[in-house]
Amino acid sequence: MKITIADIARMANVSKATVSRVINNKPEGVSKETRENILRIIKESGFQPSMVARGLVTKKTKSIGLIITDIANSFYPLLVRGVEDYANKYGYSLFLCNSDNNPEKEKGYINAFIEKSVDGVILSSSMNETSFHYNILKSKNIPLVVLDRCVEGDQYDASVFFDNTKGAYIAANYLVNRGHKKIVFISGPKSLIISRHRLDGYCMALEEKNIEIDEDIIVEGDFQFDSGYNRIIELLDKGKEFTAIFACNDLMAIGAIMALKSRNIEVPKQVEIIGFDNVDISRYIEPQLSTVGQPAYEMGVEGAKQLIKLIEGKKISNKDIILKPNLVLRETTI
Amino acid sequence: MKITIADIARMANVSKATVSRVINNKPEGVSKETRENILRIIKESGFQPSMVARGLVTKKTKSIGLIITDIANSFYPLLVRGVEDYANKYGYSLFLCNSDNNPEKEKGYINAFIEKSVDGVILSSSMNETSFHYNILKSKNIPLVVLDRCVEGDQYDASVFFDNTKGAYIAANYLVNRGHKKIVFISGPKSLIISRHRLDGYCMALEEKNIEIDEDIIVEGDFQFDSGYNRIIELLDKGKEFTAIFACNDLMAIGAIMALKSRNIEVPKQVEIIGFDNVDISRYIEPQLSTVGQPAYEMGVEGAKQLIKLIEGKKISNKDIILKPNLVLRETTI
DNA sequence: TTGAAAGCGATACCAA
DNA sequence: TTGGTATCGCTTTCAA
Repeated sequence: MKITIADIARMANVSKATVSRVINNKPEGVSKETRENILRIIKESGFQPSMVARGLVTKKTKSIGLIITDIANSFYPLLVRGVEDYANKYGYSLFLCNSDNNPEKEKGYINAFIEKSVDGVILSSSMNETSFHYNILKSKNIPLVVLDRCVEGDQYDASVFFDNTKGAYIAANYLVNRGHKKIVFISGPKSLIISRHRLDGYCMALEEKNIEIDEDIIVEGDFQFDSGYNRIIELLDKGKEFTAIFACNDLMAIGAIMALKSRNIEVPKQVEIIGFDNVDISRYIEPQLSTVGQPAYEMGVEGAKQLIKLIEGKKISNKDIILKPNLVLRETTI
Repeated sequence: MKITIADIARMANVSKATVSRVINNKPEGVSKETRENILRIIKESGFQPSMVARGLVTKKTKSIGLIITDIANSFYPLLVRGVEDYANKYGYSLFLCNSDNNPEKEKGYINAFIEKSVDGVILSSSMNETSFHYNILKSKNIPLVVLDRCVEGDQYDASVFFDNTKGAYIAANYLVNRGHKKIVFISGPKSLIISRHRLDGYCMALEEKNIEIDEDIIVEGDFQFDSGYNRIIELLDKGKEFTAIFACNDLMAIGAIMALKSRNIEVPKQVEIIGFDNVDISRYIEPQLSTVGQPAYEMGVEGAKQLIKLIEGKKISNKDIILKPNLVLRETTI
């Protein structure tokens, strides 16, 4: 039998209203003695107020929804950790969902969030367009923070982005400054905005030094190990020449390393490589991967911070937070 | 303005009860026309029933709580994915929490789950003892499924375990059959039950072949990369002889490989190594790590399956599911 | 400082 | 096939 506020009220010989004041820490409206007495009874009885009953009247559930594409994708665990840590600190629970880049699934999750009356949602969308979600959430007064991906003119209440263009730029720039002229670019799926941004950064760095952009060594992967491996094997088989590789994520970079190794090409002596993400694995492979660090944990924290401000009606100083990349030089570069 | 069941009732010229019947798909009690009419109005108005109001009366929230130690720990993402996939299929949302092996944090999360009236909880506990949680959850009628870790005599409604003893046994047995007599055992924290189980498996394999157990080469790590690295360096510095290593997780095994490499000891030619977990990384390092596969995704799925059966009052055929290990032989063994 | 009562948005029982 | 109404556990006026 669950024990309710009415039970506590009866046991303490007061009204429900008084008990309510106590469990909500209302400073006034209840004498010291009654408060202490009620507190004691609550403790002894192990009473815990029901958030669902409370939620029905306050319209707050102290829970937030987070949609990512796939927690098994190495970039996300830290991001999720960042969100969870911050949310927990402020008393919020986190609903976690994996969209698998499937817009239908994503919509389903947004609907579930609405039905469950989450206080806010954080979305690392698989769609390049969040206006649809924004509008439906808006109509229910649920704030939306988008992470990581987006397009100009998109709609949301706040965002945390990573400066992808700059990230690619500093990597390519490093390579260019080392004297490389033939730098393979292994892109993510071209349909993604971030892929375009990173390509921009790559091109910027080359153009700055008047290096011709060779379309033949700009190839498309899918962020998986195998695509990095295969693209490099293909280039090698076609006899394309190159002395450096910039891959749009670490997994593809590692695939590239393996491809090179299988052809007895030495890294970094013959080919230098830089990846993107700074995933855990990159420290454990050999040679250790140089990469562009994406502060995933920080992104999670900042996202949660933005969202909770929005939920609690506080002003957010800047709607769009842009996180800076950092180049982590290890052993695949000289 | 949120639209409620009362609004729909008014618009359809029926009572709330009728609308309720429709949104809950009650087969009888409403004529075809009224049903269709109500459905149409619901669609047009974009009405979505509030789970919190519903939860107040039904005592079901269609959400479950999951506590793991740390999502950033490479074993968990797949586990979580398994839970989420299965839960989602049955309409449940998942609260994710990271306990960091901190019993106080764990209790805090359990309390939050109770306040939020989750329908059930899945726990991969940091404590070797779940009775405390079990009792408090029991009193609120919330089923508990424990994963991965436990001790005999512990209390829970169902469990999914991995046969750790057998896992360690098949690894050690493989090594023993290859002729090794000096096999280093890198344990996890000794305070953990799984560490003891794995040590048991290791000892069983050696004893079966009458190989003496040398306490000097049984060392304790903390599941982190560095501990694997350091323990091996220490053994090397002490001049201990060994020809194989069995590490209680992949990260420590990889640390061991790196330690060996730093001393120019060849793997697997001079020392063979087997890890535990079959984490993603193990395929990307060189040489690729041989390891004992823990079916993390399957564990998540089975856990969710057990829990949902419990929640929905279905009989569970066996309270304790034991998942079998599989030896994944790659390049650190011959 | 305290209490009585209305109301949040659904479900569910009992009548009609 | 329908509707009226009590109810779930809490918050929140308003009055005492």
